[in-house]
Amino acid sequence: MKLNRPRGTRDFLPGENAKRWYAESALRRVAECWGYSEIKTPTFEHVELFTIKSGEGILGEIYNFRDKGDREVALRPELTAPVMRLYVEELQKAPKPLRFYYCENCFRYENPQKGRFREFWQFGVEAIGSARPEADAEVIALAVEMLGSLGITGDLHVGHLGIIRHLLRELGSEQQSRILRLVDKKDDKGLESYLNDINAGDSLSASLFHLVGLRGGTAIDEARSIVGDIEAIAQLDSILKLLDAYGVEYTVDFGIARGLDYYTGMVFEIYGENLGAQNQVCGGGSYRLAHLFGGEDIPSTGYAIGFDRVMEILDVSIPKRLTAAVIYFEDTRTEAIQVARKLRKHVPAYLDIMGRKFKDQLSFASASGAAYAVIVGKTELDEGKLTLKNMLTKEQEKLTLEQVIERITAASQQV
RNA sequence: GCCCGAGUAGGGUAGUGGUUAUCCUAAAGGACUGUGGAUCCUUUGACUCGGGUUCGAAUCCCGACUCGGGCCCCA
Repeated sequence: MKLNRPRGTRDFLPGENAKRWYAESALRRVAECWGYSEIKTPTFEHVELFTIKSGEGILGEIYNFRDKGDREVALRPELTAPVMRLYVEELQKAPKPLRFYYCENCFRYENPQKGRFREFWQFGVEAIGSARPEADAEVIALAVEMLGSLGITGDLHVGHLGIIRHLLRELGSEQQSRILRLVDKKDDKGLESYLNDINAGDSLSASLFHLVGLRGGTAIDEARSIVGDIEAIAQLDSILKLLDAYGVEYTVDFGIARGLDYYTGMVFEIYGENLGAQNQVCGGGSYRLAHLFGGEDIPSTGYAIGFDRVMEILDVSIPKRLTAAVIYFEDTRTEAIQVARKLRKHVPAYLDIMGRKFKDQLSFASASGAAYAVIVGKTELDEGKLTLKNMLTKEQEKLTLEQVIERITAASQQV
């Protein structure tokens, strides 16, 4: 019986993996430059960490199981909750703000399709401790710059849940989240009938539909005309001014609700192109979670980049490192090993492990894309030298080991 | 959970009811003793799985699984 990988998982071969490594490094570099530090959390957590804020309903989308100690645990479906758990557990008294980033695999039991897998990677950022517009703007600007470092210019939409929540303040929190969910889905019909069901009133319905349809340059002023001069609008206004200072282009969009209950203020999403139905490459906002995990209430802002979706639209070719094939004979094996050991301090080098004859070693070097063959033979050794062969030009000459290293390192710096 | 499409050696494919399943490529070995990509030869390797129809199924039917795309969902 032939085994294959579980549904919704992927193998990454060297070519693809190199690309992912490149992209991750680029994102990591930007995050570090902005003063964010990497953290890691466990691959699995107690299942309550994920059900506490979202209810038992999410269990259908989670990989959860009972361990041998009869603990109910789950593979993490996302990283915001684990990071906040880490914060509550270890860092509540640390100087604020805390700036963290992570790049980890997450697991969701969902039907795979384009840009959606059961094991997927999120590159995320959380800024903990500030509710100020400066924090929100910084986080958005960082998201844009991260994607920009990969040559991706997405379509950034920014909204603020404080405004819609203000409009709905008379309603219970149950009803509020139901409405936010419908707004997030852009399900106008469902929203209309739900508003009818709860007797929301014509004026509220009209205001709501007007608000969530607002986009672009005049949206803020129009929102102000609907809900008045409230704090949330002033906050969003400040965020936008800061974004202008960051040189970030955005579209104001009051239709963004995010499917999550815990977002409280600013929310944003970035959409990519050519991604089919799953076109959101980044999403986030400001939220309050710490109190749910037994900590003191603290404001945070963060986002997650859908790393796999970024990889779908990323167009780079990774240059291969120059590699040297050390070619030897039956009677020069030990010398060849010494040569390889020295070469490896400077360039990638490998030896034959298939017991191949000279000619077939060369042939493999060629097939595997080695840039150089370093031939360790009796005739060379007698002169204290090696033969360096350039596999592309087919030129070769006898050189000392030091000269060989010099040649190859010089060449690899040109790549 | 639902809908549509697709599954033939490692990769790419031909085969629409009838001998031993086609071809390309790949891999391993050889022709070739210290100079690679060519050529030739040998070898390896497949009908996704399970039922059904039939004298006979890779082929037709049903189901499952996997893949691709979409819906639902997306904390």
